[in-house]
Amino acid sequence: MKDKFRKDIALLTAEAFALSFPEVKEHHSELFIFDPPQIYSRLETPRDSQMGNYALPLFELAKALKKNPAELNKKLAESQNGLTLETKEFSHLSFTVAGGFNNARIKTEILAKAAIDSVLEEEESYGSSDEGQGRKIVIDFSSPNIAKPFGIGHLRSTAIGNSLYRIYQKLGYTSVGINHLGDWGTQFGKMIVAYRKWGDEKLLQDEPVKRLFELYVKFHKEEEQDTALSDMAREAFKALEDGNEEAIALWQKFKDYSMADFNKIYSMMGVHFDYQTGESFYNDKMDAVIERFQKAGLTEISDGALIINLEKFNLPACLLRRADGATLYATRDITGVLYRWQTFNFEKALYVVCSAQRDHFRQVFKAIELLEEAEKVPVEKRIAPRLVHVEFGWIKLENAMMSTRKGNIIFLEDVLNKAISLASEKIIEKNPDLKEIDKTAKQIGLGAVIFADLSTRKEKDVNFDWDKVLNFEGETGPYLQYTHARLCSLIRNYGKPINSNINYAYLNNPEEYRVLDIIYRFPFIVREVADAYDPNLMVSYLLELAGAFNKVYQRKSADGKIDKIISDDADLTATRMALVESVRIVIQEGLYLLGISAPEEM
RNA sequence: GCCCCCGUAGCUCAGAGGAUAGAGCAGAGGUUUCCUAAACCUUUGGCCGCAGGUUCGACUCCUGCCGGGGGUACCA
Repeated sequence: MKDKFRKDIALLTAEAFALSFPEVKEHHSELFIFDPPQIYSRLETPRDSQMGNYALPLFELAKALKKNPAELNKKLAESQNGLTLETKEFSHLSFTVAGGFNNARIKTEILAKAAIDSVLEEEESYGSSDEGQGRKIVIDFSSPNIAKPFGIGHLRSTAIGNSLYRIYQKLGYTSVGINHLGDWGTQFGKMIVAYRKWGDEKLLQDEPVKRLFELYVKFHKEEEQDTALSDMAREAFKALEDGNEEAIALWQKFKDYSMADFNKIYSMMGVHFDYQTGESFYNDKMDAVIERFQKAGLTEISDGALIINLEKFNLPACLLRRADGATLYATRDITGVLYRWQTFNFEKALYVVCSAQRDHFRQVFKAIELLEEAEKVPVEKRIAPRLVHVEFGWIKLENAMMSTRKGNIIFLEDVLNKAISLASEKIIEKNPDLKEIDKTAKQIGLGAVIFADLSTRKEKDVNFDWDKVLNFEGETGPYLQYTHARLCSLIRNYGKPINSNINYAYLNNPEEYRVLDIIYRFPFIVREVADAYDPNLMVSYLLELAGAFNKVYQRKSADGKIDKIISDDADLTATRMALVESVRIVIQEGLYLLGISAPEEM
């Protein structure tokens, strides 16, 4: 029971019910209504904060007791309100009856004090916690493939992973970001063959990654006519794995060009990795792991390949070695899990990878689980329960799957640049005197793209839509940034220190109350994002907060004029400015947790 | 064939047992003697894919069907 108000309501409600229905307590003491933790978890958020901050549905209880819900509720509420008068600890609460919903409301001053005092005191660390105790969360994200351009398809993993990285840091964990680059595998056999056949050094001068990508597409086209190419590619990859010098030199060249491209994008987006260890990093570590599985008696030979049979678990067999002896990505991922455990002793390891790879990760996790069972690893030291596949849907293009092989792909760099130049145009149109136009345009353009990507629940497929990504109005990143900039502007105009002369009772209109309610919930939202592994919850939250504040900002008083935040009434203004600063901090911090910056002017 | 995900307003999406199903975009109308109009207000628009079932209560859970997508061992 972490939410203080919620806890108070649960305690009071249990007590009130026992007082008003002593006969029920005697015969049915097992009912949830007598147990504060159960009440706590049943409390809901009403549709409209005007109805209250918390709602307890009593239908089930009424049914169990064969009573009318509204009448039961009425008697309960009377008893609850009686207690709020008698007991000082509960004096900030009041209860109302709405049919079968028992609604609790927190007194404005108390809610305002709880929300604003915490934010002003903790500033950027509002919402943070020490629950992680420095334990490690390993996050595998972004993970593009070498020799292919960084497509829009990699944006989701990058944006979600980066956000979770920051969320876990905020909760007191040590985040470890790993870019598991796709720098190994049969595809490099293909690249090597394609380069030898059609490529040369001169070709790669201007835009090497795009040229390499064209070779890759060409290879797949030619492969359809000429199946000998597939065999050549397999052989070339085998040569690479066997350490053939020429093959390695080519591979290294592809890798260097790609990394230069990727790093440009990461630095633009402010994404940081602690390790950029790709698949090739595990080359010399796989033999020992394969041996471990063999020793544990988990492997068998099937059609010449070394496999772990997972039929019992309704999964396809997990291949450790192909018939020709080469390893596969499952081998590398399994090795990666064991290596990371040994290196980081993590609390959890997250794999932010699209849902098409669901079966793959089930196989990998199952393989680890079987190994630990076979080796009789003590339960508390097992890795398998700590592994999480954070899966997300595809990015589709005009409702068709994007396919790197077919060349049907949008380059992320093009999207970012387009968004930035559009942001720049908007600034020149709307605020031409702005000092740092380039820097701000970059923040806004990136904010728009990242926000658009995170604004769909992660498991759903998203259709890439230029108009949506390049839209700066409505539910968008720039809308939040604009709200933040306007808050900053208020603070500049006010020009006095905030957090003095505060009388919270001044915050007495419904629009302000709603903002207070939302600010108070921020720490719980941070927690929920971590539990669901979905930054989309933060997206919705911030839109709600910004919307609620914008209503305060443009609220009209009885005379039909805007009820301005900065007015002649010094005390009222001081109090409202405390609210302004609180909203500003929460929006800034919320955006940070999404990987988006909050400009002070735009 | 088998397994998994998705189907909500013209479009893009929230809601995932509870109150009258909500936002944004697009359409219509309005708000600024300027606390940044990238905003705000009003308004049009819904058999929540279809049919059963469970429940005090179902867009939400279960079953079947229809439609879209993905996976289904030597690609990742």
